[in-house]
Amino acid sequence: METKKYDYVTVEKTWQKKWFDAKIHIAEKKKQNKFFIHFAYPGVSGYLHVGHMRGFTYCDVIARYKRMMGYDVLFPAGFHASGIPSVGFAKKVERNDKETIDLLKKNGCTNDFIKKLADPLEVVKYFSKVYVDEYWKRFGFLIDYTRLTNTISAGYNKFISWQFHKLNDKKLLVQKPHFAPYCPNCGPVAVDKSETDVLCGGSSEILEFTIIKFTLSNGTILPAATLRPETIFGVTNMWVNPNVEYQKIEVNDEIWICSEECVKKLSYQFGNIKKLNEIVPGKKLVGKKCIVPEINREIPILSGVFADPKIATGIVMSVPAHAPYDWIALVESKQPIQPITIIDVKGFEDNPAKEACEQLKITSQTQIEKLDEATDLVYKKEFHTGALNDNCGSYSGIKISEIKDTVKNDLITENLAATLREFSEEVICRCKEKVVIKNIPDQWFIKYSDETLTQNSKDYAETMNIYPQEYKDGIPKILDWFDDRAVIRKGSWLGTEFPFKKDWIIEPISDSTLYPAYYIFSKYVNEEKISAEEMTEEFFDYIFLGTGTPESDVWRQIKSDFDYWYPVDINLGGKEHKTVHFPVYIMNHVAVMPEDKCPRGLFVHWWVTQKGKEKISKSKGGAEPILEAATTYGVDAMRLYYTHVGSPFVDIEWDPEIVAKYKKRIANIYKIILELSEKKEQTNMHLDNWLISILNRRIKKIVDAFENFDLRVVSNEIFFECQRDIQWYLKRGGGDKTLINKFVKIWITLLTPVTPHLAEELWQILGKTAFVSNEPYPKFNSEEIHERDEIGEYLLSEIIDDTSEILKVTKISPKKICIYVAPAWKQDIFRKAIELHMDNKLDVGVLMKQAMSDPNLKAMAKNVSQFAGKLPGEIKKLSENDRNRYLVDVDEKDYLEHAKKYLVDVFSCDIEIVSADEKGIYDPANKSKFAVPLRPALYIE
RNA sequence: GCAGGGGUAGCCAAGCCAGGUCAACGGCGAUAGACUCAAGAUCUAUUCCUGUAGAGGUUCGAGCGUUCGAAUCGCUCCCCCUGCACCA
Repeated sequence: METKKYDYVTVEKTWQKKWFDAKIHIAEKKKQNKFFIHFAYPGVSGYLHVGHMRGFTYCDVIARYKRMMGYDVLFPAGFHASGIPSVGFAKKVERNDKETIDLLKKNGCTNDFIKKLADPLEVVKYFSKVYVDEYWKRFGFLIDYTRLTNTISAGYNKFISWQFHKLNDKKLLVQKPHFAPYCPNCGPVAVDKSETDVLCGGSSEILEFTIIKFTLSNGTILPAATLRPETIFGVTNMWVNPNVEYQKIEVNDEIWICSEECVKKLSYQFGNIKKLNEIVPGKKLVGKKCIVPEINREIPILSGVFADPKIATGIVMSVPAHAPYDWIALVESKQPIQPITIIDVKGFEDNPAKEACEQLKITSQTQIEKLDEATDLVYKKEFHTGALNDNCGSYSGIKISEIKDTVKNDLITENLAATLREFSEEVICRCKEKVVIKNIPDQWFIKYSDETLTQNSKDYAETMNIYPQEYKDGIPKILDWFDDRAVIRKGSWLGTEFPFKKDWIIEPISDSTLYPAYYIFSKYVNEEKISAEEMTEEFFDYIFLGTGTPESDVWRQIKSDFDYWYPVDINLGGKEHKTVHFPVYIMNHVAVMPEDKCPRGLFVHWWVTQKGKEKISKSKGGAEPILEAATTYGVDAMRLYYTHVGSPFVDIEWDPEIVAKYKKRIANIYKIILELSEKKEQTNMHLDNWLISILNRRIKKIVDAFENFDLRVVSNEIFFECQRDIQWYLKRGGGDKTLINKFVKIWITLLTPVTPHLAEELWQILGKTAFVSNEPYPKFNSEEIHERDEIGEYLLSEIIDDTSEILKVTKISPKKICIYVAPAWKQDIFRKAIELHMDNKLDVGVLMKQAMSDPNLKAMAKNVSQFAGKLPGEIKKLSENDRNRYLVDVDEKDYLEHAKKYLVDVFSCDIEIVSADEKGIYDPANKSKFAVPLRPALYIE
């Protein structure tokens, strides 16, 4: 009979409908044994790609496993709608961005519908539906869909508002100045690599220049910007661009001269800047002198065309001994100025800049690449091994790596310097305006630097289950490093209004810290059992903190739900959350929630990348859409792919060919299982014992791996090793119908969490009517372990390996194979040796003494001593597993006799099995003496 | 700069924390064979080098070292990658 082909499309659809109709995905309180797992909910940013499904899949696999292990599982999900993404998406629709419109059309949106998506709220609504229907349900995730929610709903807003009141009560909200990217037209913008807000410059960094106030003879300030304030002691001259028209401005009662571009920057960062409408041409400054602050040295102002008005103040101080650019410029200016060396550093004589230029053969300012290299070289060396020398007054002798901030802070304290922040490269807003850095004098922060909070969080994290271990080990450092975070922003983005400042919105990281708690409420909100208005401060206090009195039965029900399900057992998220979301997740719980309601575990998974290790991104065009992939490969194949292709803790590269292979494997397993039920009846006690025994070993390994969330080991055992076992069993001639049925039943149950659709289909074919998804997961049964038969099969496979090896090397076509099993006395003495070794008493002398006390052994003392002589060395090399194997009493000859038929089949020749010490055996090559336990001697002819 | 991750055979990728079961799981690719009219799928064998008896040699970025024994531990070096804050 021809086996039916696996029709994954129908199978997936059928079973998903059945599961959801039967509501097996809904979390219920039944067993007094709960497991709460959720993934870091996705931001609503548009269509997702196959990379996103990795973590979601892990979550479902774990949730399904836990369900089968007898837990009430709560696996909810929601949408992070706060922040920019959905606003950004709506803007793209609004401005008719072609790529976006095409994409929407491709996904079946009509023109009329697309128009609606110019509203961010519609974007959230639309994509929430897409994520649920086309991704999560399509993958068979048993998410409790009655609890879906998002972060811009009225109830959620109340929840966040409560959280911020609590933070404020605990004095964890503070106000202080903050510098942030800002577009003069659009307000605050996000500068990040994905460039949602900006046209270019997304990977720009904010540099902190120190402006040092040099003074002209009339007291006017010539502000020079530097990243190395400690080099002030080595300044020999200033560079001013003769082609630039500088501006005169008033800054806090001081008169400054700087470039036009700088004036703008200062006005955003300093506040009280007054333009004096007086232009100072650069060439008029050239030739004048100015005073270096702090050391009061007079230096000349020289012409330097490279002083870029766009960078910092447009005025540069020159340190020719330590800056290769300055050195070359000075050489080319032909001015009789002596460099001043201020840093002693290994590997350089008295002028590092000069020496680096010579080393790299730099002779002109135009050799920019080489100059950058030289600069890098000098800076690195000086930073790591350099120290200020006697030219630096009270700072002399201090290492550069330690002095940087000190000099800067001292100068600022004395009002001789200021800080100017600037992007490392130009950033342009989507509106084409240049993005600046703006000072927000009274920004609100969550005080993550709070020592008590940090310490408590570290202590708490220590008690959590965090995967992988390397991440857990790093958490204390991350928490220490995690600084205060600005939490509000005024601009066009979604979120909860900050309760202490009207019109300002809480930023998205800060409104996603306690959110799994909201899944407890969302069910009641969705069922309209409670309204946002009823969710008062007292309400949340009652639920979370147990204070106050309930005002209704719904309050009591919700409280009982919260107490049942909380805390979260696993929060699962991608590695991008390591230093952002997870730290605040822990810290806010620790700050606000009672300790027994703080999260129990974190699971961090790595990414799916494109070829060349790039993170998959839509803009790079490499992402395979989820629906397309699901249709091409089937979701079980993808689920298996995610769990098996690599450890959860490494990036995996999306490769359609590999996924296709997993698809074939699914079909193959389907075929194998169907064929198994058609086998002819044939019993073989040894072999049957082996199969049930090895199956139990697999179960143990699988369950152990599951408990550690080691999903790769899980799927490798289930989908590869189990298949290998049953194939070996069949090949060896196994065919016990009852046993095969048992194996199949267990195998299907084992594979359910990873490939549930396949499992249900097979389960039904076996004639079962209930869902295999609701079956208990197989348990290890020590009574079904048969060590002797395991060892027997091991012995057999070793013999086959050895024989094949000999045949390969000698190129003999065998007519007869003689197997000489080790004599009983060798087994005895082997076992004695191992026992001695375990007592740590093994040496040849002791072993011989024991052996000789046995009259049977004494009779053949010569052979015994020869054999025993080599034993200690060999036994030491054995692993514990091997050693244990020798301790089991197996009748090798008997076992092999039972397997003789198989050996004859494999090698197509006569097989003779004898004991090596039998009298009169056929042994022309005198091989039999080499027989040792579990390693019979062989002779082939 | 600060913090973190990594370099394993043709490729992907386990192993490393707890040294010996490691010539190194598994997959892909390749080669040969079986099945097939054929293709695909599936199965079987081989896939670092040498070898007419189950062996030996050389490997896990490089180099030292610890050890009876190192892919695994320590030190030094080289190379790649990620995050660093208002993007989630």
